[in-house]
Amino acid sequence: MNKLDDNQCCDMRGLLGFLILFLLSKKSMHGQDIANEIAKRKGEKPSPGTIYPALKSLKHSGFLEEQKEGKIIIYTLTKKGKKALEIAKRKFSRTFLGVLES
Amino acid sequence: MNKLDDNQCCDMRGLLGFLILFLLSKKSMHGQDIANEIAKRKGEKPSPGTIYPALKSLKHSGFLEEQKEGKIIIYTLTKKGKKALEIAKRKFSRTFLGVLES
DNA sequence: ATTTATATATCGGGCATCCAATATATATTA
DNA sequence: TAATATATATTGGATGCCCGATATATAAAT
Repeated sequence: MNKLDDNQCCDMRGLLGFLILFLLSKKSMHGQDIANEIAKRKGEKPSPGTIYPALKSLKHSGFLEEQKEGKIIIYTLTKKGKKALEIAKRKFSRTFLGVLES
Repeated sequence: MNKLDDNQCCDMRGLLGFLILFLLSKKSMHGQDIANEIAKRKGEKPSPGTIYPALKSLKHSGFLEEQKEGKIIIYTLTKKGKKALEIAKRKFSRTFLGVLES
């Protein structure tokens, strides 16, 4: 993966934790739901090796909490996670100011 | 720096090549100019260890060309670089659709 | 009971983004 | 001439983003 489409474009990896926080701010989801939402946006579904360590890290930071329901684990933003997302959005906006309108 | 502001926010690293392509689409610049433009957006100036390998990689991909003027090297987008930026912008827009308006 | 489908989780390896440290080069100032 | 300022470049190390491979678990279908 990250094939760079045969050098048609620069590397677009990154900001995965941010994207996950944003997606979870819209609704709580389990791991593969999140992966499917990302697939819709990027055209490729991130592998378990990508998703689960990222979720683990976000949970460790206190931004997410888990709720086991049968065999799946639903992830929800904590209060701290919501704050982190707002801070992240401001940073994102400043960093990429003007990109979308150009 | 990527200090994470004492855990207030997730990791916001990434997309450096994309950001450089975008900044150079507005005007040609030398390395430290680019670093200063990024500093304005991120609040921290990327170090030479960050900027120069990234520029080198983009040049190697054919997205940039250099022009030496005295002691500085001015970087300019190639035609290929401009195309790459357009592709990257579309990917960026789809990936982060809705983030700025939320 | 076995097979299939789906979900969760980890690990090794590759690569980009970063910093800090180090080195070299050019131009200006003292 | 030496000191200072600025620019370019590389390297080692840390960390995150990724994949592919592997393993385990749960639930449904056969």
